[in-house]
Amino acid sequence: MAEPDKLSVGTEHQPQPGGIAARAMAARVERAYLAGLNPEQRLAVETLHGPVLVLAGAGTGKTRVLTTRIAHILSLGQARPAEILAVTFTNKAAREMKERVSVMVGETVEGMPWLGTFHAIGVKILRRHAEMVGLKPDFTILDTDDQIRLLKQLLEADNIDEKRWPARILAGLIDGWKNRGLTPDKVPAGEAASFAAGRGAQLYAAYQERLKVLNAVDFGDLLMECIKLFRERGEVLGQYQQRFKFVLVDEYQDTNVAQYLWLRLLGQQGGNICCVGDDDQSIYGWRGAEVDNILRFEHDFPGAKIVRLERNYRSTGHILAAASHLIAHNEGRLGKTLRTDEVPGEKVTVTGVWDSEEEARAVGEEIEELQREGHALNEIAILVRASFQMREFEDRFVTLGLPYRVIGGPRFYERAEIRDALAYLRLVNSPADDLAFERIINVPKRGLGDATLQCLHDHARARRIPLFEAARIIVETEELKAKPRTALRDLLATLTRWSAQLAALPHTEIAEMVLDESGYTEMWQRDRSADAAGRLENLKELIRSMEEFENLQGFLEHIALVMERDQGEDVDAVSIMTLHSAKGLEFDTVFLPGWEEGLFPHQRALDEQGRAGLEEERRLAHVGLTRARRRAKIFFATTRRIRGTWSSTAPSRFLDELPVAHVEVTESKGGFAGMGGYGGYGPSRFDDATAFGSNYTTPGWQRAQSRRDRRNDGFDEAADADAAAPRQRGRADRSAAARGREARQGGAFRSPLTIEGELVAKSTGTVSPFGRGDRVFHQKFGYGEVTFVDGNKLTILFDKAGEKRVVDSFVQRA
DNA sequence: TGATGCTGCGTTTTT
DNA sequence: CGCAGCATCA
Repeated sequence: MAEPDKLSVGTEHQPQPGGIAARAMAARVERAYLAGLNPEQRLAVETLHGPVLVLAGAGTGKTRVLTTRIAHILSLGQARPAEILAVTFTNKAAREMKERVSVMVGETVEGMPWLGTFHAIGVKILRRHAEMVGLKPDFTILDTDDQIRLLKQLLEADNIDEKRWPARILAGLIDGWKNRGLTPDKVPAGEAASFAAGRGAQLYAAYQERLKVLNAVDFGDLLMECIKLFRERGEVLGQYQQRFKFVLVDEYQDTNVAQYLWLRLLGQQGGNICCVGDDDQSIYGWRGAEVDNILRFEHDFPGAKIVRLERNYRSTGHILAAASHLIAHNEGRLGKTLRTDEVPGEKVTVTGVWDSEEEARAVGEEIEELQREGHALNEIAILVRASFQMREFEDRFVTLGLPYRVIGGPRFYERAEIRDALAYLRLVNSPADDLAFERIINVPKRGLGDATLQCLHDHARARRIPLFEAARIIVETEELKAKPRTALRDLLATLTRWSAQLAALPHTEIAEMVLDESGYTEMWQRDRSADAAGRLENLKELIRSMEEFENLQGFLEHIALVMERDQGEDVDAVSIMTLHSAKGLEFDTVFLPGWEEGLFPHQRALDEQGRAGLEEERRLAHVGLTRARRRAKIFFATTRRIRGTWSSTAPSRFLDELPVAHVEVTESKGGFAGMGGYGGYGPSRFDDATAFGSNYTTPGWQRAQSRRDRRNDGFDEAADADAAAPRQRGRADRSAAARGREARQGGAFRSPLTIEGELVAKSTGTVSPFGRGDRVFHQKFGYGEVTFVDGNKLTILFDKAGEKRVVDSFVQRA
């Protein structure tokens, strides 16, 4: 094995690195990065040759091993950065790895061109050899929405009843086939028959053909077309096999069949492939991940070494014991025993509550208590099984004025406004982009509806020309009525004008011009719904992100894969997310609500996947618990409203699978009694209120910060940034002890009101600046009317969201 | 083209 | 029960 004896190893492969001094330095650097590793990690890092599977339990330093391994390869001179293929699933993971490697290796090493997501690397390869698979190098990448629209057209053309056979189901099937590496001719007959009376595979084939005509690929194709390329063009495959001296794979348990095939093709030759994963964290079976890939590793890569990382550096003893004991109930696993040197710490708590409302209240209470003890909200997370559970928490936190952020939801580039904007830009860049053309032809509304589009389609199809070309012709005829004809002519002229400017102006300016002159920005400016402001902000963000690219072309080539919305972690707030999106994260305190049969494990997982489903749910529970560093708090409700009707629920079987010695069953602090239930807390909290002085760590200050940041979107931040300093805290004029908490909240919230500028003076008083009948705007609920004022708490009847009680600093005048 | 009413559905999500 | 997506009507 390559012990730190790099001289002998190095001289073989490496171009002479320099004199003795350089080597001495390299040796010192190397010692530094290897020093902190435990023996297993070190083994995983230093076993460079041959296939290696690193079974890395939660919190055992998986990313560290991967990044150190790269650093090691580089510093031994075994490969140059461009000769290492390192794949991840998410852009985030790729980014983090890049950062950590560059920190370790030093800034002198140029970036690693082949470190990225499966898809990003797939695109890169595909663009180089596009012609070989029937594409042009500037092919577009379709998102799910485009995909479905395309399939809709195919179904229509085939006279298939779209209600019986929805396009999105077909899209799902095709995705699934691609995940499994199946081309249309390889789809099992039974499955192909299941859609549209046996026409499934035929539609899949038609779809692929259509994609080629449009010079487009979907996400699945990024891998499928690569595989096809590698299989058909041995010389191309050979070229890459030779290039990649080392292959590293993150989250191997999440790979699907296509990814596996892709990896095997690329990694076979050199055989230096290192996969890191944890079968106990495989939670994406439902979207094609094959746990089998990891279970079969030794078989697939003969001579593989397996390294287990079992030392957990994240969680305290009780938490780790609970998680380990729980996951031991799974049968289909390779098996690991996590251990820690940490103190036992706090036991995992299990709290029964009456319903979801009480659950949210109890969690809110505990968070406020943690907050009072000085814990940062950033270190607290609520992990739910299904996103509908989030609402209750959001409602409660809005009422409390407790800052939170929801992680997940639609991705940045999936948002309508971003896709619209991109469609405009795509069209300016290449007028033949029919999907883009269709998308924006009537956005904003210009009176070009279905009839016009139909007409364009007919012409385009008949003459086999793009819609844009068809439009040019039609505008010169009498076919369309005067109004749409003029509108269409205008649109064409504008598009042409923009395209003409492409060479002359910087691409960001083009983008601004396009969004402005198309009336698109204006459309959202006029929109009065709650999220319009956010959409405009997203558009700005889009243009900002364009600056990183050289030109429009370059931007468009990458954007579909790289765009991510940043989550603003600079604000101190509780995170709310699903268990799935929590994978890979960690928090001091983790709340795990909703541990009830039917919800968690989810009924559907049980019904549809049987024991495999149950095991995946259990892995999800394991993921949830292992996110916690110091506190894991589980809740279950006795009653839950499911689809409108209340039903009583049984505690999750997972609760019975927790080890009694490491769990503490607690009473709900919210209390079953409902309204009066704050009993024990009122007075002490009230007293505490005065303790919240004006230092910068108080909840109030943090909320002011969060408030300020949230507004940081083109209103008037400069003026009020300073004014948002903590001004006045807890008010002592509330006599009811039970109200103490609210009073404190109110006081804490006073300061952000200065944002309104003219309210600086008033804002220090106890009376809300809002009155009955005021029209207000709220970030989440949109527009509404104040119906009742109680100090700083407003009851507002929202136009869309109904009646809510909200702390006044969360709203502004409409 | 917008508004209204009806039907159907209701877990998790990256690229 | 509540919402989204669709169809139909004014």
